Amino acid sequence: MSATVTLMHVAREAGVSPSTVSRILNGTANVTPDKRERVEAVIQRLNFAPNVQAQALANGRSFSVGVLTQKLSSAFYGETLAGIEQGLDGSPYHPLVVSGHWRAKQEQQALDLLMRRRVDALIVLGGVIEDAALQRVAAQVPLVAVGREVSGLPERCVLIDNHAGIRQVVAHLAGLGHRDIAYIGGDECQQDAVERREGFEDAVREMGLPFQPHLMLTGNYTEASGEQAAAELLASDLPFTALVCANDQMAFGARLSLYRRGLRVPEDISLTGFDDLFSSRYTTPPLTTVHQAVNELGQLAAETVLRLLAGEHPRMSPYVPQLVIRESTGPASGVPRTTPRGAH
Amino acid sequence: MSATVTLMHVAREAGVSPSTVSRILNGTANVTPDKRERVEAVIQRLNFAPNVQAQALANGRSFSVGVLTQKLSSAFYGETLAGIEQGLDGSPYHPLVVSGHWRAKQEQQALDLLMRRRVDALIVLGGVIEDAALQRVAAQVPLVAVGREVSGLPERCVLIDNHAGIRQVVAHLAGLGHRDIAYIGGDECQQDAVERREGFEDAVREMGLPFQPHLMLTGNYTEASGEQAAAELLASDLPFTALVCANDQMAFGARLSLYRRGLRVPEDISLTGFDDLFSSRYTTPPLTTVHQAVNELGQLAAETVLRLLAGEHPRMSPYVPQLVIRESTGPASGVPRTTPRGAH
DNA sequence: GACGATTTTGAAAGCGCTGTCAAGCGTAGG
DNA sequence: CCTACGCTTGACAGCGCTTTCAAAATCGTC
Repeated sequence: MSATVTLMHVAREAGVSPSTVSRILNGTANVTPDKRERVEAVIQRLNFAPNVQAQALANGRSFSVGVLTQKLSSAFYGETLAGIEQGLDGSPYHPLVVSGHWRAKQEQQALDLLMRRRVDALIVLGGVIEDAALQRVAAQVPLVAVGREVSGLPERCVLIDNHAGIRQVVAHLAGLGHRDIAYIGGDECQQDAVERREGFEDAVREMGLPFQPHLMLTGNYTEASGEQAAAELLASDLPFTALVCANDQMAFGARLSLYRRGLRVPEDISLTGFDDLFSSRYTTPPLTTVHQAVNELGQLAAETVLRLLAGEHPRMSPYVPQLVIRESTGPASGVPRTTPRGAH
Repeated sequence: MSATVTLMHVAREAGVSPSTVSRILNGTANVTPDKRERVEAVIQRLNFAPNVQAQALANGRSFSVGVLTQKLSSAFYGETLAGIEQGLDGSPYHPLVVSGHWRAKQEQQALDLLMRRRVDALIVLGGVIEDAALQRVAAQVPLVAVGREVSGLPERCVLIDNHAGIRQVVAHLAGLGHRDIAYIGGDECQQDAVERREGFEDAVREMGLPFQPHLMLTGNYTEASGEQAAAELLASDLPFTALVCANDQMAFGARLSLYRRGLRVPEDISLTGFDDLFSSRYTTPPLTTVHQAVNELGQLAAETVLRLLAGEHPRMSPYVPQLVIRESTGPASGVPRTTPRGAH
């Protein structure tokens, strides 16, 4: 592996001082055109690329923004990451992504890593780590949180108004004549799972529908858990005409359980999700769900971080997601789920 | 923002030299227990975290592995990334992910960035950049490519045997009695799209099925393109009983087109994909597809990189994907797609 | 042509850490 | 008691870059 070429080599080769090369690289000061040309030619010829670590060390900024995500393979956070990358594009900053897997300990390790890498700022996506840990970090670098609240840093958090999102779902279903609505929630160690469930309960009451706790099950936001919860619900033989899932993935799972039982969507059962993952547009039938502009939220987070780094004091405000009505919801059938057309 | 604490501070506070602190940090040499304890206490108290950039500069290794991916939001690469992260876990190395968006120019920029960050090794996932560019980089750092060939670096590439994958699909369908099989391919600027199409054509001939070019369309690996291609196919009124898609996402799109036309899967049309995305298990009906162990491939890539860094000379071999038969394929219906049950 | 005001340039001192080298210490053997 | 050897430790010179500071070069003006 060829020895790396340094700024020093370039300087010597071009017959100027290192300082001059540095100045040309960063546009820090004027340089006479002929020297500039000479240096640039040498840079080309030697294929010189400045060592970012050295730059970081010398001027105290690493030009990287740490991103604490949870799962790289998650469609949800993946889209947010893409948004962040996009939002940072054009700036000199680059994202440094680490995942915490929804484990406080791993999240802490990830944060430590990012701090050791001396990131200039931090974006936190969800997570279960205590606020205190984040506050500690926020004392060192500008921090923006998406989809989670950090006490003490209200203006640095984009919250999703889960309450409002679920209310729209319930209102939509109520409008279609549904009265017996089942619910599959997420694991309540995640804040949004709590909010969505509470939102559901509140909305049901507000709309004057019967509140039926026995129609409410809990999954863990995965397809498999949605499938299982739906299976239990169906096995219980309790009547319901609509099934609200706390996220799209569980709705996908539930969809499969319905299919296995030979139940049609939306004719027999109306089904809804939450998140509006990209693939929700392509389920059979396309899923009615609550749209979160995840990509845009990522961009917003990135832009906010850039503004913080520029010394501004932007404040973020909660985001109200929007119901997207597709084809998985329809008018309530007369008799709730009476005669399955025979299990598949 | 509090001033960052350096190794120097720790040394002074503990009454030892910087060298000693460094030695304790890296376990480079013996240190008497009492000093070690004193230093460790100070590190704790001051919450000292070594500056990775400085370490990198001083000893010439950044302990980061550059990963050139294409789209952060892609389910396919997301899973591979997760595998890489997993494979690197436990080692002192960390991934540094940049995406190229299937554009040669952006991929080049991404590579430049990674080189400037002085990554110790590189993993390339797919991409359309010329081999020459990768060879150039490979001259500087160990490189591993997944899902793409790099001429001159045969042992550094895990190739997917797309040919074999598609053959399994066609054989499966032929075994079910299908003779008129339609095909939706990917954009042939991607190598695997070419291989899959060729694999399809070869397999059709081998199985003694009629080769029908008019049943072969091209999409771009997105759901939307699959949807559209399938719509065209159906509108053409050419008879076929099975639809093979070059990837799962297009199969999802095609599924929607079929649904809109009121065609049942698999009763009216058998449908297959390629990739076995996680969500393929949850489509209605679950999709028969070709499984690629993407996560495992990511892990494999990471492990190979670690071995390269350790000075070994591992060689990678092509990966043969496996057909996963689920419920979207069934026996060929007597008359190919005659009476749609009425468009939805 | 000379003088001061500007601009361009280079020397040198770090940034925070590692690794070499030699000094300092303790121990064992003669 | 002295020498030889092994181990721990600190001083110091970088790693590749930026940035300050002052010297050198350039310009404009009288």
